[in-house]
This record gives sequence, C-alpha cells and structure tokens, in this order.
Amino acid sequence: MTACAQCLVRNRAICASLGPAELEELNKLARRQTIQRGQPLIWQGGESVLVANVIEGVLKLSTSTPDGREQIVGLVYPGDFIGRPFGETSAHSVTALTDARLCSFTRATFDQFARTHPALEHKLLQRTLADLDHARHWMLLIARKSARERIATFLIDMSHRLGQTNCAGPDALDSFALPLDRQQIGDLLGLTIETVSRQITQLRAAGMIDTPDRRTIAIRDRSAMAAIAGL
Amino acid sequence: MTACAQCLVRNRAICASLGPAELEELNKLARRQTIQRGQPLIWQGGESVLVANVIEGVLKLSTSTPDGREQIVGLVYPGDFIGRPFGETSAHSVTALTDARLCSFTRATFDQFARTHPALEHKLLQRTLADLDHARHWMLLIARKSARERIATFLIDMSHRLGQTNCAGPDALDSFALPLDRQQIGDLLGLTIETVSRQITQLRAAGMIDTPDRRTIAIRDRSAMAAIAGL
DNA sequence: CGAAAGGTTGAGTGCTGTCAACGTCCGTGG
DNA sequence: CCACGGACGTTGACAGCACTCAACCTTTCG
Repeated sequence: MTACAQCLVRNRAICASLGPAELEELNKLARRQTIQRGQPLIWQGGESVLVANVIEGVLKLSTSTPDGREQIVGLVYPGDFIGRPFGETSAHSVTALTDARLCSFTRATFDQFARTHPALEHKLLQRTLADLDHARHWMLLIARKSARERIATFLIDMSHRLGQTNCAGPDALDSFALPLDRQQIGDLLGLTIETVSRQITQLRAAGMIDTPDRRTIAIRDRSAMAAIAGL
Repeated sequence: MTACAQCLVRNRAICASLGPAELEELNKLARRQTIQRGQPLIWQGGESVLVANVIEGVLKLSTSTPDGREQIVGLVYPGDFIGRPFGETSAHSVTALTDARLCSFTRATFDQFARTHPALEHKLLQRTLADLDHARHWMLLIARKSARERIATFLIDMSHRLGQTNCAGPDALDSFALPLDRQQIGDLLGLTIETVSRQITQLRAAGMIDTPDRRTIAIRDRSAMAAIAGL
C-alpha cells in the first residue's frame, strides 16, 4: 500500500494542491504502475485513455512524420504530469527512457475528478502554462542555434533537471547519467547522430566536459558551457 | 459601450464559458483597447501585467537570443488569449502584426476573477493544452522539415486559420492577405528572408500558388501544396 | 522625382546531413 | 575463458541545402 503521504513527489506533483481528505479520495482512483525502459505508454494519434504523474524515471514525448522522421518534443521527469486530459486524442507518443514508476488514472476518471476540484485544475493549468513557455523557448533553440549551442544547452539543462529530481535541492549536477542515447539526443535537438557525436567529441577535446562512459556526462567547465549555450 | 453580447468573438474566446451575470461582471473589469501594426504589447522577460482576448487582428509571440536572433514562437488570431496569467514574468514578447482590437485586463484582476470562476479556468486550461499540442507539433516542422516543406505547411496552415476567423465557418481560404512580411515568415519558420523568397518563387513557378502582390497569397493547387507539406 | 523599405535574384561558402568504415562495449554461447 | 556477434558510438569523406554577402528590382510615400 503506497499511500500518497509517502509519495516521492508528494510536494512537486499536481497533487500538492489537495488536502488530506481529497488526496485520499484521489488515491482510491489511482493505479501504481511500473514500466520498463523503451516501453511505450501512449501513442500519437491514439485515443487519450490514460494520464499519470511520474514518480520515478524519465520519459520522452515524441511525434513523427509519416515518412519516419522523429522529433522528441519534450522530456518528462519525476513530479511531471503526462497524458492529455480533456481531449479525445493524444497529439504525441510517450515512451519510457528509463525504468519508471507512475501514478496513473484513466482519463475519464481523472477528468471527472479534476472538474470537481478546481484547486487541482488550477495546479494543472499552472503546470501547462509553464510547459508551454518551455516548449516555446525550446523552439528558439532548435530553429536558431548551431549544433554546438544545442548540445551545450541540452547538457546544461539536463544537469539542472536531474539535480532538481534529487532531494538535495535545486543543485546542478556536475556528473550525471544520460537517460538518452545518441540517437535520442539527435531526435531531441533536431540533429543527426553523427553531428551529436562530433559535437560531444569537440566539447570533450576542449576540456569542457568528460565522458567516462557512453552514458555519463561530467561537466568540467560549466561557465564555458553556459557561454556556448548563450546563458 | 461595447458589451460582450455583441462581441465578435463571443463564442470562441474563453468568455464563452460564462453565463450572462458572470459575463457582465467580467465586462466591468475589461478594457477595450486598439493597437497598431508593429506596436509591442508585452516584453520578453518583463513583468506580466496584462492579459487579453484578441477581438480582431493578428499578433506574434516572439523570443530572441541576447545576440539578436529572433524566433516567432506563435501567432495569435481573433478569439485567442494572450499574456501570462498566474506568473511573474512574460516568457516572450507580444507584438501586433496588423492593427488589432483587444479586450484586456490587468493580470492581477484577471487572476483573481479566474480563481473564483472555475469554468473560466477550465476553458483557459483547455486552450492552453491545445496551444501546447500545437507548439510541440510545430517543433517537428522546424526541426525536421526542409525549407520548402516549411513554407508549404505555413501557407496551408494560414489559409485555414484565416478562414476560421471569418463568420462563414471553417473554410480554408484560397486567397488571403499575409499578416507577415518575408522577414517575419523567416523568423517564424527558422529560415532567412532570402530562403523564404526563393521558396515562394519556386512554388509560384510550379503553379501551386500565385502572388498578386507581396502581401497576397493565392493557393492554386491545394492538394499539391498539402503533399509537399506532408499532409 | 527621389529615397527608403521591402523583396528578389545571384554567387559563393559553410554547416550539417549522408554514406560508409571502423571502433568499443557487452552479452551470449561454444 | 575466449570467440563471436550485435548494438551503440566514433570518425572520415563528400555532398547538398540553407546561409551570407551583394547587387538589383519593385513598391510606397514624402
């Protein structure tokens, strides 16, 4: 029995808007769920049947063209919300990048609960507004920045995001495990796998980062990285 | 006295969620406002002091890097909502592309009203979720498509959007006035002005569109355009 | 009529994509 | 334990699309 009171993301998920009684009510509607790395959860264009809070792990949101080009349009971390409430279909796919634990609801159930709990809807609205700001900012990155700038921005960004996940507070990690392989980094930044590899090599050659193994990034010169990223 | 009952976008703006009494209440808080083409309304990074419904006209949302590269991250049409409620700062700038009429509120006033009217917040949430889907879909366009695909997609998209603005219903216009100049099309699609010009020239040479004057686009072969756009 | 703003066209460069070969890590099975 | 194979990543050669720089054309407006 994993009650909400012990939830890892109790204070960061949208549930934080609820009082004890309402939380218990919501808890009864929830289903704890684990999914494995690589496992898809929601399909682009499919009927929106599931929404969830991410308790642990990292997932990707992605869309693809009919001819197979893929773009990762967002990453989802613990405490984030996934799925498309109040809509018929999902605009993008959701896939686990690492093993993950979720607190999930059927969309119909969640929609109904949310409609009757304005505080929850408000929290969801705030989060959606922040997501929208973030997505639009990312458009600047993809449309206007060079490959090197994109890689630097991505690595700095990820060091912050993964740092916030820990209980230790909002610190930026200087060393972390990438939840994405090179192909996925390319899909996220709008680059090819070769360009990603070359840029990482150049950053390493410049002494700004280190790559002890293929999944680990160590930031050696954060200010230089930030300068390349354009703040 | 321009009351809400006669409002052009009465049924498409978020106000549609309100009953007559609440609408009158909101009306008292609103300020009708006109702004001229090119006039900025909200500044990136500035304090979020104003939100508004667009009654007439087209506006752009844009962000720029410190070194001057600009990206248009969204276009706003009649019935759409602009500004950043429930937040301290604006993540992007808002500028009128055509002369426009707004129904505006101070953010504090709107926030307070919205918090006490869940139906309005719900409508705003639905709209924000749709905007987010749209922004993420646009990321695919910018990151993965060629210049020609981007131009074709943009023109088809705009013919639909401007068609919906009219009372006539959700028709796609075959001829319309672009609210953007070439530079702005470039800023929207992540291209340079020269590339935009060349691609438009090529589409005209192929007989797919016509350009009676620099601001007018006439779509001659919609299915061919749609094919290039990738549906 | 002249100047300025906006737009088009041309020539050349460069960044990133494409194609291909090679290297490294790791699990599997002989 | 080592050989093998596949997934993943790196590096190299080359090409192409879009960018840059520049000249010229068109429209608008004083």
